[in-house]
Amino acid sequence: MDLIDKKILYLLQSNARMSNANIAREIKLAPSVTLSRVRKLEEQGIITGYEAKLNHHELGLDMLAFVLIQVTGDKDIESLLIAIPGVQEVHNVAGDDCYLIKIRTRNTESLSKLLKEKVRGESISTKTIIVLTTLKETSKLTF
Amino acid sequence: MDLIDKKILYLLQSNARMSNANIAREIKLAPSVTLSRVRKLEEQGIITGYEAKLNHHELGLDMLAFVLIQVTGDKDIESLLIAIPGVQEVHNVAGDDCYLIKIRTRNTESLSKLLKEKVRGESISTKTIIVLTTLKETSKLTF
DNA sequence: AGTGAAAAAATTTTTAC
DNA sequence: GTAAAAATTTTTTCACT
Repeated sequence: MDLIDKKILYLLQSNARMSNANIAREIKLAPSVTLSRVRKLEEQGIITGYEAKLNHHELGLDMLAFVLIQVTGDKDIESLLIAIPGVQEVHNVAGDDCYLIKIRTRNTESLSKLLKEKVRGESISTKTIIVLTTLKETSKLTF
Repeated sequence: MDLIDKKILYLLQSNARMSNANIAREIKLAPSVTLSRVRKLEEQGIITGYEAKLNHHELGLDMLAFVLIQVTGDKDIESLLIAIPGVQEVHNVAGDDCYLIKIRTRNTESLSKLLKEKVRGESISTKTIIVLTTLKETSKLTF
């Protein structure tokens, strides 16, 4: 990983569909070398994938919430949480056997229905944090 | 937005660098029509961008935390939070004038330093949720 | 909104340095 | 490691249904 690789990662984080030729122009290297560097970053697992980002509002998903879920040690809630449509993130967090999930739904009603039907039965307690507005949301890493 | 558009969005969410020719093959339409559909989805703002996903561990960013920040009504902390390197998300959440940020750092030390230097001075209180393990993390939307 | 073909551009592969 | 050239594939445009 040198400075050129870091430049490539920066470019692909900004626009994953940038053509290899354009990346080559930006980093001032031949297209063939550029391509082999990108392939190497993929093979090494430094680049793990490329995702299109969609507009939630346009797709009718206006509700975003984070939910802290407390469970007893013996409950296996993980596979259940992961499988819920709308759940974008599932984290195991420190303290009190807690999970933190990030969930996107159509509205408050669909969120409440989902929590009631799929989560409450498996947990001791849930604490829901409703997002009013999002000011920044990216998976970009600065390093 | 018909079923074909939804299929395109599904494919590009899974692999943003999939070639137009391959998308065309998957949805069984001519490349020219496929391209115009993708362009339309971009122009309509349904596709907002394409991001490469990187391996945090490989880049030395092993720490992930969510921080709830309580501020007084008159403080403008938003632009400050957005500008912090490592802050991937900033949300304004319901209740108690709170912000929720998602932040990635090298270790606990760099997290604590960052909170002390950049956040604490501007806020009434902070509550940090440390992530131990991440079981799911995607921006993919199901609709 | 779709097809198919042709032109332009990009990618992959080979080759040599 | 680098660069250049050839072969292949993809992207893009256009005339037409």
